[in-house]
Amino acid sequence: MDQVDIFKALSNKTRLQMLEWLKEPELNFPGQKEYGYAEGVCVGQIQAKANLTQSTVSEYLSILQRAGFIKATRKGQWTYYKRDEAAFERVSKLITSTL
Amino acid sequence: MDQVDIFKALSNKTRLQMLEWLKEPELNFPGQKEYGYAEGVCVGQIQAKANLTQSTVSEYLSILQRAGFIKATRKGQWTYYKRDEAAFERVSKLITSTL
DNA sequence: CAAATATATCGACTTTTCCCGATATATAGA
DNA sequence: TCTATATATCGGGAAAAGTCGATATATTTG
Repeated sequence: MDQVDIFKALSNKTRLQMLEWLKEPELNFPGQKEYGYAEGVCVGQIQAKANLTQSTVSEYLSILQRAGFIKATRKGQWTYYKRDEAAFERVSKLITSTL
Repeated sequence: MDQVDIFKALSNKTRLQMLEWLKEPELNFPGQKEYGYAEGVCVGQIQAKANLTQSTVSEYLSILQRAGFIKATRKGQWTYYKRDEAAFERVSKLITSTL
C-alpha cells in the first residue's frame, strides 16, 4: 500500500466518519450491544449509520482495510471491523517525518 | 478547507514529491541559487523537476496552497512557494486526535 | 508602449472515484 | 439439503480529478 493510496482512503467524508465512529463502538453502535464489541463492529451496523447501500459500505470498508486503518475478523456470517490504532500513529509520523 | 480536501491534496504522487522537494530547496532546486531561497522556490523551478506542463504544475501548487501545506509569495513576475511546517503538524495531530 | 517572460486560468478530453442495483458466496439453522 | 441472512463482488452511469494546449494576466525591460 503506497502513500497515495493511504491518503486516497482518507479522501472521502463517509470513510472518515466510519473511522471516527469506530473510535467509540459502544456509543455509536448501540445496536450491537448484545454481541459485544471485542472484534469490532459488523458491516450491517455500519451500513445502518452510513446512508449508503450495502455494496458501497462493503467496498469502503475494504478500502480502509487495504490502507491499514481497520482490521477485519470473520465470525460466522458476520465480518467485524475494528480500528488499528498503530496505523494512525504510522501515518501521523509519516506526515511529520517523511512528508 | 475541510479534512477531505486536505487528504485529497495529498492523494497524488507528484504533489507529495513537491512537498518533499520543498523540504530541501537548496538541494533540490540548485538552479535557483542566485535568487536565494528565502521566499521559497518559484514555479518554473518546480516545473522543471516535475515532469508536467506549466498549467498542471501551477494548479497542483494552488491545490497544495489551498490545503495549507505551502504558502505563496509574489515577487515581481515570480511566485515563490514554501512549506508551512505548522500545517504538517496540524494534520499529523488531526490523525492521532480527531480521526 | 511593445515585447518578453512568469504564472494563472480556461476548455476539453481521459482516467479515476462515487455509488448504485444485481448477483455471487459464505454461513447458519430448519 | 433448502432457505434465510450477512457480506463481497461485478458492471455500469454520473461526477470528480488528472492533464494537456491555448489563452489571459502581471510584471519587467527596452
